[in-house]
Amino acid sequence: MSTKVRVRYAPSPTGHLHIGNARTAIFNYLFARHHGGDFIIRIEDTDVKRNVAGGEESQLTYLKWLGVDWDESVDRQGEYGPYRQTERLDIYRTHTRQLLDNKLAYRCYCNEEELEREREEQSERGETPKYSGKCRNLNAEEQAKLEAEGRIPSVRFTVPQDRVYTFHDTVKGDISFSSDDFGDFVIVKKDGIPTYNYAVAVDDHLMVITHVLRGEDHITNTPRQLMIYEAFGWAPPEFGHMTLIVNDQRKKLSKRDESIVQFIAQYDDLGYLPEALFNFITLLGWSPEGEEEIFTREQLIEIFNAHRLSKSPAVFDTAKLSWLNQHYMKQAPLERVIALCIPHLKSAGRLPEQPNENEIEWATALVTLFRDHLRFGAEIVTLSDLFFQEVPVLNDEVSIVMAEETVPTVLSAFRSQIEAAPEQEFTIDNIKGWIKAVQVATGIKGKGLFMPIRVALTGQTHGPDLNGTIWLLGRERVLKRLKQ
RNA sequence: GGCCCCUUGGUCAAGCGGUUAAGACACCUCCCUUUCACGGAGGUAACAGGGGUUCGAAUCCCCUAGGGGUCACCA
Repeated sequence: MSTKVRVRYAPSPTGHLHIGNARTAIFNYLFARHHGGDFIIRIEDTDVKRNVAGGEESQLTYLKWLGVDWDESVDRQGEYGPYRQTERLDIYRTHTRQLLDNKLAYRCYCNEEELEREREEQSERGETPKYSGKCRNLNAEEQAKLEAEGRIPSVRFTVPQDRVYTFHDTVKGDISFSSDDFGDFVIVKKDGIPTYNYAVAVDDHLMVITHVLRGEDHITNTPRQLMIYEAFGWAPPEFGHMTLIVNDQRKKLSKRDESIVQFIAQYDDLGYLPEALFNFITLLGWSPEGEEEIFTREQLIEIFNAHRLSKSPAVFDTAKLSWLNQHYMKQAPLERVIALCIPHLKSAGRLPEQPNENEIEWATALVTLFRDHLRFGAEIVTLSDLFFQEVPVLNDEVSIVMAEETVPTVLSAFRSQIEAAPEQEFTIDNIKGWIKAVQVATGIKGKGLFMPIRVALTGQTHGPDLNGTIWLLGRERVLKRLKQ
């Protein structure tokens, strides 16, 4: 009988859910669901200083928003809890004692300054900084003396010498490291809290994690974790290291990088659809078989295969995300698109906080007009600028259109049509008829007919359906702009 | 710098010894549309370089170059 697949996503609650973390979570989720296994979320909060209030909640909130659900976590207890590392301190303590007793770890009394100096000296000599092992063979007497000086120890893992650690990476194939490239690393900090590499190995084993899918930046952590598994006599899980998502400079996405929207919360704010984002993230460093790229969550669960994870980094392509989101928006019911746009119309001051029936009707007409242009909700604001700018923008393209000698003829004929009809007859159908009448009267049709009107009213050569635009602009504004 | 990983069009990518080297985004053209979009049909564009192995290499091996990751009592 094969063991049940159990995978985890292990965020540190240091901020909002980031696009890279979301991808790690999604791939682990898809892997678990595809294999009918469990998906666990473990909170890695061992860096107490960096934890931020609300970080944990935000992670879970936006995972849910994306459509990811889990079997065990802080809000959904399973039999392997607790799921917050700072609540597992006793567990680590027991294990550390075992390591210490077996001489597989030792107390280190070096302080920060001493270690810093050591690293500097090594760098100056052109060596790779690595702990010297100074405290490795301290006897009880020496330790007592250092403690009497008031020194507080950390615990270091005794790295075996002259060993090669090899593992088969699901994504990259066989990878080996020489143990001699690693110094004895700290597993328990002076404050008694374990470090990442140690806590991860202990927890992954105790939580019966079978597969670890994580970012490539963790490759060099793997041998350290392997050493810990070995020290305890545990069988390690399978590892797979996914490529990083990079910016257009091909650098690892930095959270300070302003050029790309990186937090899931921001996409929610901008009026993106979660299923579009889910689908898009899935295509970042992974590809399905065949030519189709648009999939529902259920379909992705069905077809996900970790062996199709890419080996080379993926540039975050904002244009493709826009296209995909637009695709999903075109399929979404109109009410949903309107709901995505309304908050932005409000914050732009184009709709009151408590709109009345007429204002809702107006907003509905506006969104309907731009339905096929919208790439995400917030875009309704820039797209609808033409209804709010008093003076239409002029550029070269526009000037060329307006230089045609038939332009004044068309515009004045159109104006006469509108002026001849009272306010209540200003409807989309009538507007259509008036334009037709201008065509009949002047003999001008097509581009020569529509473009001058469009440009005179919007200042742009591109835009939504003209009849609807004119109607939304309203009789008064149309007449005013035609006079200019 | 040491160690590790990566390298197919502008971008994402398929390909896993024999293909006219898919597809998607972007871009361009045309069609539809009395304008604009949407939609549809086409098009431009790639195996980093050099050695091998092989009848045959984008695919296997080696070297070079370039890029990235990592070298914390951060995760």
